[in-house]
Amino acid sequence: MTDRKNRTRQNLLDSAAVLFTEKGYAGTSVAEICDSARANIASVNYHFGSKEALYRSVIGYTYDQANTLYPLDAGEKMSSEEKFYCFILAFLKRILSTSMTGNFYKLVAKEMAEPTRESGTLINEIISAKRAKIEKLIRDIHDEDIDEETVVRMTHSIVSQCLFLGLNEKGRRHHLKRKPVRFEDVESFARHITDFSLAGIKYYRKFTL
Amino acid sequence: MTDRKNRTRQNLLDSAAVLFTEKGYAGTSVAEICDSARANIASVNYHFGSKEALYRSVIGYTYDQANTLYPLDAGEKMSSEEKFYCFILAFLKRILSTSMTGNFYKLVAKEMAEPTRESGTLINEIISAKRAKIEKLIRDIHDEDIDEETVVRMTHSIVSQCLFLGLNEKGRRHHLKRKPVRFEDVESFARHITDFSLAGIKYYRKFTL
Amino acid sequence: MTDRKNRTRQNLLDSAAVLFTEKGYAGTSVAEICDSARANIASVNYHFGSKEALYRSVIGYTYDQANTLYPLDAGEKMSSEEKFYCFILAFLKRILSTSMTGNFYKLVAKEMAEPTRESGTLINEIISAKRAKIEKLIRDIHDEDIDEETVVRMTHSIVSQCLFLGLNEKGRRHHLKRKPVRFEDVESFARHITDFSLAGIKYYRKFTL
Amino acid sequence: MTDRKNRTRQNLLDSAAVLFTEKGYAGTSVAEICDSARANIASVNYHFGSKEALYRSVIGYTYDQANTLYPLDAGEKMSSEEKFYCFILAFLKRILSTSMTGNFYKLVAKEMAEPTRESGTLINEIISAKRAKIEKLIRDIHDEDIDEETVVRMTHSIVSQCLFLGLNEKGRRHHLKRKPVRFEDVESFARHITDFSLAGIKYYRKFTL
DNA sequence: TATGAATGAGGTTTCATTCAT
DNA sequence: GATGAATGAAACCTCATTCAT
Repeated sequence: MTDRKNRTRQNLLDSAAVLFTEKGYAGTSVAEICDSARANIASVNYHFGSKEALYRSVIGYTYDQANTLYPLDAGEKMSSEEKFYCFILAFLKRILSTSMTGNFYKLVAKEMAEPTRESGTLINEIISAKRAKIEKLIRDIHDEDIDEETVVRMTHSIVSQCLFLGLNEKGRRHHLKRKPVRFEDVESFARHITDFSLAGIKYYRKFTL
Repeated sequence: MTDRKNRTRQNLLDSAAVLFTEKGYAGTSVAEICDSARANIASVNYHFGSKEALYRSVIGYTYDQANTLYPLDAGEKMSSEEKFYCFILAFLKRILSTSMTGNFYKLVAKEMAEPTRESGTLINEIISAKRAKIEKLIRDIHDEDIDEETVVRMTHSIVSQCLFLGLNEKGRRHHLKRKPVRFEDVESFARHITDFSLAGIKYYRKFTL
Repeated sequence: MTDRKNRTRQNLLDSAAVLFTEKGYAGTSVAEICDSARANIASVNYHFGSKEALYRSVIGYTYDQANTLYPLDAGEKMSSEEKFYCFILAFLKRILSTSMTGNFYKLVAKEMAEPTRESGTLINEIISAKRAKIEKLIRDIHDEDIDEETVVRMTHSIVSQCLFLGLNEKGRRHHLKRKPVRFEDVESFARHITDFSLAGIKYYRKFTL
Repeated sequence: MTDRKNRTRQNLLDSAAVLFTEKGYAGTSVAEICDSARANIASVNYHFGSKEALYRSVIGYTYDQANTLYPLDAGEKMSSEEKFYCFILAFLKRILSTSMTGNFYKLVAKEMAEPTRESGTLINEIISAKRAKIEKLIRDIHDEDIDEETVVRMTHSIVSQCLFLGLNEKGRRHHLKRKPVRFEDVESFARHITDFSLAGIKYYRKFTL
């Protein structure tokens, strides 16, 4: 009984995660989600109360999945630069993952392109936490006093290189006629972003010396 | 005559540009656009044929405006690195511009997050052209043989740092509680992206030497 | 359960059958149908998907009713001429019936005057089957070799005398100020068409003898 | 000036005649007519006052054309049966004519299938006159006292064989997959209807003798 | 006089939600 | 507890007509 109930609920969550990721909140209808989940048209409201509430649940659900599958915390014994690489790698894995139903970071990218008031503050907090981590990594690598503004800008440079991949997948297929970056390339791509960005970070040392 | 004649059409274009940029295609209703343009609900279909066609017109219109206001071609006498800076600066000016009604590159970013079949191939072509320009600049700066794949990745790194600002403006306000990068900061931010990226580009020289 | 369940659907079908028959496809609005069925404006799309699909359903529904109420197949033991009369009588009963909600053959006549792409191939098939039956009756009565073209023309003469009554009912009221042929007259009118047409059919015998 | 004015008016009339004949009153839009006539969208109301009034003009215009091109009155010296044949022939020529822009009798058939209140009484009168002619021909041929009701029924049989061809052209193409009766066949088809119907008419003599 | 712009009414359809069982 | 039916609001679009020049 509870099993069945949860199955429908779970199907809705899975279908909605995929559809919201692909077509956005406004572009996805409740009927579509229910069809995809082989559930009754009334089931979204029954299980979640509203489309909005379902969306919020999807945000939380995909975030949990991302955390479970690709934990971001690196080992303690690494050097700063190794930690940086590990962080980028884990971040890219989350973004490029195809095994997750839906994809939290693609939803984040969408939210950045077009915020829905429905997403609430959850995404805010999560992104702020990530930025803080990157800022700390930058300071560790830089190893010198460095002004707040510069760190913010470098964080932007790094975050954008990563999150942009979240937008790109479909957009590229549509607009650029290029193969999107695929999960198989994740390590080599993480290597690129790490090297490219480390060079940039270190560049600023000159001036602050 | 022509002034009066196309007043409504122009108002619709201006209002739609702003609203599509702010709220996306699916999130903006024809009624909203007409209200904002103080035009009759039927006027979109009279002047453009459909909401889709209006959207396409907005894409073309904002692109023309961007080209007129901030031409991307730099002077010939500059060094490669100066040209790179000029390109980034002009690109950022377009992205951060608030004077344009609507903003082509914010629409591009939105399209990347959530393609509408309505945008057709126009955006494809424009973005491809921009990427080609950046690839050429990279090759000029690098000054050595460099493999295709590496150039593509560096182009990604540079494009993403720029275009991400298009997403960020509203997204930041919503999600990050930080002041967005403002047009006043454009030169200093272009400087940052230039320096950060040049360091990255040059980093690859080591290996190819 | 099923009774209640499909009440609205059935009401829509009944109302639509009457209205489409009276005013044609283009001349009938969904709102009108829903008003007449005391149903919500959205119910047509809920139950049938679209106005077009409702129209197709009405075609099928009225056809089924016609078949159920007035089967065309005559007894086996009759003479050819008796069979012919029985066929005409049943055909006229269908056309002149007022008890059916809507009337399949009036819709057929309308479709012939102004085809809607919506009717699809259903009407095609049904009419072809009826013509084939009449052609067979003609050959049985004629009892001699008779060329294809002549049979086709006689079939036209017979079919038109019958189906024309489908157009006439309202048209006559409007244009001719004459009482339409009524269901009460059906036997006597079938007698007329039979006699008139049998004379015509037999007339051709002279030449083929 | 007047020439130009009349040209637009005439173009509208021609285009409307064709479109109303093909697609019916409700199925034809004013914009469509103006496009087809290469005239301004406002020109229908300018020249005719309204779509309704244009329709009435089309009825009158196509009727005049039919009368001019194929006069119905046969020579005086003919026998009754020859007159009958001539009448049917001229009637069919009108119905099957493709040289007329639009076609009065196809509009009549449409009106019978689906009267528009716009057609007024003109069609009524015209059709009544035709029926009267046929009734007279029948009485001449029959040459005996014959009751009113029988004449009416025979008139129906004859009129329907003819006018049904007006419906059939498009309807057949759509629904019957048969070549419609073409203008080239008109004489042979008129011969068929004449012979078929004369046999029917004469059949009634037996009983009234 | 003739026309392109503009309009208001009404068309079909979509959609998230609620109802009744 | 779960569902198919039903709904009201609002979406996009069409259309005959009118307006302003």
